[in-house]
Amino acid sequence: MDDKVLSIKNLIERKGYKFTKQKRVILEELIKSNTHLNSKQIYDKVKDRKIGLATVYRTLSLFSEIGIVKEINIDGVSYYELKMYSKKPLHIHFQCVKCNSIIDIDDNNLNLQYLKICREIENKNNVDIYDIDIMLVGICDKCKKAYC
Amino acid sequence: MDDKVLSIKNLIERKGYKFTKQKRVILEELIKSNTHLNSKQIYDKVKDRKIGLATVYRTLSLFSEIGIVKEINIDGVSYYELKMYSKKPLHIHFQCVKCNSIIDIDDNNLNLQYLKICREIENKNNVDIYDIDIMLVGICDKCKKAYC
DNA sequence: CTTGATGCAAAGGATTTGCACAAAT
DNA sequence: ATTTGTGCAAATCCTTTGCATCAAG
Repeated sequence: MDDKVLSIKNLIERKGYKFTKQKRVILEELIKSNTHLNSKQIYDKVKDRKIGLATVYRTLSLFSEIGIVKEINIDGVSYYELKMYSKKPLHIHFQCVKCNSIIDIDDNNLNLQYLKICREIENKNNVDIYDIDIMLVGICDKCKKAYC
Repeated sequence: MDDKVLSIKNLIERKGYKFTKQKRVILEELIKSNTHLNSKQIYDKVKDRKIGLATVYRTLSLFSEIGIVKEINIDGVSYYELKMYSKKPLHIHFQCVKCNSIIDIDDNNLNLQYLKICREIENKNNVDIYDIDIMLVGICDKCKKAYC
């Protein structure tokens, strides 16, 4: 079994849940695709393997709870992305208003700047920050070019 | 009529829509409450004045479209807050995982820092950023104290 | 009058839940 | 055997829509 799958299997079992065939199939799809997928999209990929929609929902919310995936909500729909192996508490997404595509913004320097600002917020407001979601909305590179 | 209401009335009419009693009532509730309200909460405040739920939804999406309110989505539900008179493209919200309350974080210095980072992202990725939503998740002041 | 806005109820889409059955320990 | 997970269908929640009616210009 793949290293990633194995270590996540261990995590799931350590938390007291069974690592079933369904969880494995869904996990493998998440690893394979490495973008944000919603429950319906994942269901479409796995339904031929006799996995029900409810199981997809239940599995994703379990994965989310124990920190295997990160959930982001776009226009009322939950999307999930693998969190392990990039376990920063920071997620910057860019959504294009023209083509609706969602781009990940990832840059070490930016991440550092954001984390610094967060520490400032923690101190000023006496809160603990566990997780940071940043959603930027605008026009993407492609659409900018297409509208010249 | 209140200054705020009047200038928003003008905006609505300039866009070619009628400033009806329903729109006024909903607008006044938004001005009064100055927090994030979802459609249901607004409906509860105005239903006694014979305003239907569909009208609340239609009004809020119109308001959102012409930039009177800003929509933020929390756990699959849309919340709205007045955007006028604070027309920064930046919104920092903090959600507490214990009590689920949502706090606005507003600080000029922070805002400047964020806007600077955004300019960096725009340059590096060749995108235009219109709007920035930042959602911080963690433990709030009150809940920190309550769990000592 | 004519057009756009509203209220209601019905429809829609995403997600959750109840329950009987299957799988695992 | 006992517990946990699954599949299906029904239920639920939020939101949108169709349509007859109302209101404003």
